[in-house]
Amino acid sequence: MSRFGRSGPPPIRDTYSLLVLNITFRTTADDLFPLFDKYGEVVDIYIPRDRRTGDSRGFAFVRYKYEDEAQKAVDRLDGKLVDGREIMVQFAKYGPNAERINKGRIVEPVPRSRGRSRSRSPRRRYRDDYRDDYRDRDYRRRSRSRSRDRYTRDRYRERDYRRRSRSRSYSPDDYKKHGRDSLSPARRSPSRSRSRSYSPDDYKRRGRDSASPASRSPSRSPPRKASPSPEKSPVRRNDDRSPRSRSPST
DNA sequence: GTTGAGCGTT
Repeated sequence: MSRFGRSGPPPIRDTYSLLVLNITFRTTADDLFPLFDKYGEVVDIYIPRDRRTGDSRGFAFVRYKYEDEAQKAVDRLDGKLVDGREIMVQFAKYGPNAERINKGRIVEPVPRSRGRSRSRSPRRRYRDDYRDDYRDRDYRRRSRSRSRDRYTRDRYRERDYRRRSRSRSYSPDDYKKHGRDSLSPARRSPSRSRSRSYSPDDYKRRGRDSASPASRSPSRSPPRKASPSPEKSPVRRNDDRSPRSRSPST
């Protein structure tokens, strides 16, 4: 949905796309237009929105007609305080169709030659590096969607989870036998919190474990450099978190 | 009603 393109996005082949980051979730294209239009001819402004909620994702795309104007806008508007937030303006790296963009301009029309000689065996010389990079990237992505999910989704999930517990085949007898403490929210609360304390180490350990279980000797532990994580493992005793079992020492 | 690394069509 472009501000100018009612019938779709205008041709960006002759335009320079700028990526505006760090804008407020309330900032709209109309708010950015006067700011960017002052430094050049703005062809179009597009702000990706969440298809579920419809809210802005916190960044926008501004298309300029000329590169010099776009560059000027980047230099001028980058770091500009908008709506109480400092925005970040930079040239877009990828296009709407995943085209390669250099300086906001598309240098590659369509990388469809990807299917060419596509070996299913990706030559990964540096598996460790690749793994690390992938982990890091995934971590960032996850962190991003976690922000608002924690507010609504997670909350709903928690409620749903609770209801579901009741719907389970748990009989009142078991409930009494096992004791309420086991299902008590106070008890489950720290438990969940502990589970959420997933560290990158956990991902690495699980990753390699499930990635190539037979790759290494199952009966022998990897003698290579021991992971310094096991000792740092925060999960050792849930009692530690228990308020009643708190160490009275001091 | 809130949050904050990133790359896009209604």
